[in-house]
Amino acid sequence: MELPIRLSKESRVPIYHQIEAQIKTLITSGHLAAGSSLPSIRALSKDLEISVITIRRAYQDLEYQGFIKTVQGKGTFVAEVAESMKEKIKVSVVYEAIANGVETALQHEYSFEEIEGIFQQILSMKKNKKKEE
Amino acid sequence: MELPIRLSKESRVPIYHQIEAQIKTLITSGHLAAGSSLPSIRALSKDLEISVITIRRAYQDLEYQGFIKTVQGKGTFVAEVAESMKEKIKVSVVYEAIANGVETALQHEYSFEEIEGIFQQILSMKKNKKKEE
DNA sequence: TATAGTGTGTATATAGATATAAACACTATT
DNA sequence: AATAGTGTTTATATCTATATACACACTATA
Repeated sequence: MELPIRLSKESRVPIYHQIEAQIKTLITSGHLAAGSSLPSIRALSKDLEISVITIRRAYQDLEYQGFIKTVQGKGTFVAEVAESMKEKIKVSVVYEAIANGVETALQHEYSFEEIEGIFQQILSMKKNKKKEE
Repeated sequence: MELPIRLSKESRVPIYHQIEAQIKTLITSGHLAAGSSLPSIRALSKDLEISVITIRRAYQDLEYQGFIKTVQGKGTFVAEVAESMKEKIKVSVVYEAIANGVETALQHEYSFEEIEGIFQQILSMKKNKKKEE
């Protein structure tokens, strides 16, 4: 299965960390069920045009954190993660991302009304995009 | 003058880049006027508890991008930047930050109503914080 | 007007994190 | 046993952050 992962080469966040975060999102959001197999490090490497080593680094970290299991010679699989844990991570990640946006706007001296306006603008744009699908 | 800069050691974004981004924000948001002097690299180094070299790296990058001017033996000063340019950068940074928050929520399968709810919750929290000041 | 002192930015060398390629080892299937 | 799939290990290059030593510019004062 091809994972919907988007990397930003311009970002200063390490690639292995971007991959980690996005796979974690796929698991906590329920897009990847426990037991299902992840792409091999070579397959994902080819798909994302990133070296095998970097993919492996991301998988290693995810395994250490308990999100996946790797078996030599067989492949890599999504681990069993308690639903409560998934929910906890999900909420904190989303909350933090939105709060960061608001905080950034405040630092740039935008008023609460202006922030609300920009937010609604972005939201309606996303709604339209979703309709097109 | 002491700059209101907050660094995150946990973040995967390089420190010099965090410093760059925040000083850029202070300039484009109007908190730092053209011609005013920035803290010396040693003063900022001591303030942020970061090595002199890393501060210098950030200042170098900002100078290359035209936001500041450094003069050996004298110090570092905010450069003249066209108001239109400041506005342009400001808008794109803020817009991107808020859009990122919305996008993250969508990736986690939150509905538009839920996203709106979280946003309002964060906004009202920030409003209360501002009142306290 | 020398000059010592303090403040400024600059250059070189080193340790750790990040990303890569190539060679190795295990597993399943033929 | 051969082979095509998987993950693993080793070695190398670049980026990030640091410490240390240096050179330049102003200011007070002898």
